[in-house]
Amino acid sequence: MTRRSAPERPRRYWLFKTEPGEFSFADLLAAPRRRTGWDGVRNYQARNLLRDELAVGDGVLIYHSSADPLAITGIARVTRAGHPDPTAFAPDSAHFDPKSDPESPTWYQVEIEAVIPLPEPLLRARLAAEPQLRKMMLLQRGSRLSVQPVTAAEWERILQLAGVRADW
DNA sequence: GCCAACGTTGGC
DNA sequence: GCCAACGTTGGC
Repeated sequence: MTRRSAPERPRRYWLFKTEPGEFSFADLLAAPRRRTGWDGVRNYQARNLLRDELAVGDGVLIYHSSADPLAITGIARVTRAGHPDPTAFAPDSAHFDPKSDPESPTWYQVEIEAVIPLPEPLLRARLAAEPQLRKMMLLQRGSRLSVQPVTAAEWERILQLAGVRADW
């Protein structure tokens, strides 16, 4: 039987920032099915990436910001592509946005699933000391985007530094 | 706590 | 559309 396959899209890679007091990689591991909707993103550039660029199967580095230590703590993958963020319509949510119209949603999320925690947090300081990561967006001055693209070379180097196999 | 960098708001 | 004021992010 023939099957018309979608044009191949190479797997892409991303980094999600999160404050661990808000939601940590441990929280993702503890979530039902180790999955969560990555809700609460309220920045248009990050929204555009979530809505338009992330695809099922993409790799995600989970990074703890405003934390001690500042570090990548785990690997996740995208299990559902961009769809409206329900917390934008929930008056009880801290992320409620009264200006967002359910008929034309402003804010989007993806669903991710924990793949594996890093054996040890991979410290920002360690990343910053790595010549091959000098151009990584996370490490650029004033880099605030909470959903960032990661190149394949950066991804591979980071998993190597973390001592994690990339064959999932 | 500081403050640079960046994003958003809103008057004009 | 400009841009000053203000708010937030986030490393240090």
